[in-house]
Amino acid sequence: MATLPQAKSSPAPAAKGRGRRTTRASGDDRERAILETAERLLEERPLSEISVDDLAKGAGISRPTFYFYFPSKDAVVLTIIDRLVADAGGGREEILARLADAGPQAGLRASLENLYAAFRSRPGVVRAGSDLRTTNQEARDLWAQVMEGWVADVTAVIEFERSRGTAPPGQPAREMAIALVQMNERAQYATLLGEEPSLEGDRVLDVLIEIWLRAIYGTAEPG
Amino acid sequence: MATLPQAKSSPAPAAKGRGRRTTRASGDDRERAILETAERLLEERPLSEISVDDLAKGAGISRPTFYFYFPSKDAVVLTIIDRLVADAGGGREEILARLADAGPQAGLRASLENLYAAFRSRPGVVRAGSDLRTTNQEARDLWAQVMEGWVADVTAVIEFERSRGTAPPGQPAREMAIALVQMNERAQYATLLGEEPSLEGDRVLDVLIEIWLRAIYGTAEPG
DNA sequence: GACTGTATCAACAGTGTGTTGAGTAGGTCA
DNA sequence: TGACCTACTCAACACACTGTTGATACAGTC
Repeated sequence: MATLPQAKSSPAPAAKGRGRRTTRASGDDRERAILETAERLLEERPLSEISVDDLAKGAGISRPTFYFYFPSKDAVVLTIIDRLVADAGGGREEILARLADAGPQAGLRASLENLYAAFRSRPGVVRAGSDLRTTNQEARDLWAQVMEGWVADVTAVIEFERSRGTAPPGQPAREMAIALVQMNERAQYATLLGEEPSLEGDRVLDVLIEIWLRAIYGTAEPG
Repeated sequence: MATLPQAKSSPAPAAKGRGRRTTRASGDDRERAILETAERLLEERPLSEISVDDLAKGAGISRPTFYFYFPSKDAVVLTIIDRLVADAGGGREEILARLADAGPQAGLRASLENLYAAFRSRPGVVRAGSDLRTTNQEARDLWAQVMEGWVADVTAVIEFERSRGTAPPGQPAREMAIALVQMNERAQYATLLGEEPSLEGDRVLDVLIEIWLRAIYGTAEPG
């Protein structure tokens, strides 16, 4: 992948006012207990139906004590999402390399599969993150940054393939990339949460990949 | 359009327990005032930052009186959305017909343009509808029904084009349709709300249409 | 002119959030 | 040892919001 322009790939920033107010102590256990309680409850019911008291009770502390560890319910979820996103973005560079080595078909599948796998195991957390975006600016910013990273990667791939002559020209690469990444976001989210209509879990990648390949490598000559 | 199988196209159902508890009276004004207040406020700030009291005040009544007209804040938004969706779906049959007459390129553009136009003027309402889906089952059902209608239409078009031989075979038509419709939903929503990254308002249709045409009519021979 | 249905709201009950202020318990250094 | 700091804890409070009750006013009938 030496030839493929490297997209800016900064790791998630160390969440500013998030975690505890001060640092260090045996209360690390409590903090972990809160996070674990949140993860567990989020697989049971949506964030809007989980109160700070639920999280506190689950961690064996009172509500005011909860506020010693986190400034709000949202902050807990953002901490969880930060980690999930870091996991999902982990293999990004190797993946990008594999994309060039293995060829577009296999490379694309590997990339999207990797991504999908990271979220599939915790649909509740994904839903919570999505919900948060509607009320929380920090959640929007975090997700925007993630999307931007993927868009940059895909843009680079499309431009590279076009410059090699393996992909035909068309709408600007970045714009194609934005639409394709958005399609994946929406389709995979719907599948994960079993929305109706949505693609079946074992079909979603096949379908998305066909659209990606046709959008990038195909030309349309409708007759 | 006689040859194109007609997708089930039921109009939005007459919202059950929504509107007023009982009927008729001069209080129609009040009901309208509440709806107008909601539409106005939603263009200013998100639903989560609008209280029942805001709506009541805006309509010149007290909070309990609000509950005489609507069972909840959500019900107001759902009423607004119902109408918006009815507007957007209005021209559906003519559009389908035009699609077959004008050919895929122009027909598709006309369809998507029509749809986009219906929502463009009230981004606040669109956002509210999207927000509602996270907490409100009725909102989810309503949107699912709308999506299902579009998916059915697009599926029919794809199958028709494939049977005519103008579109090549590929992944099942319905699955392609789902992914494409989801892409539009997400991309247009992002554009409408000015998310980052998103497509510019004057670019979104060009880009989406290219992807639709390539996905439906193109084949991918990467290499 | 008693009756019925529309329309209205003060006052209440309940559930959630985030804050205050008063503490306890352990370590550290004089 | 005891004064002192810092991590940690929570009962009680102050708010903001939702949804309900019960009383009331006011129209139109019959």
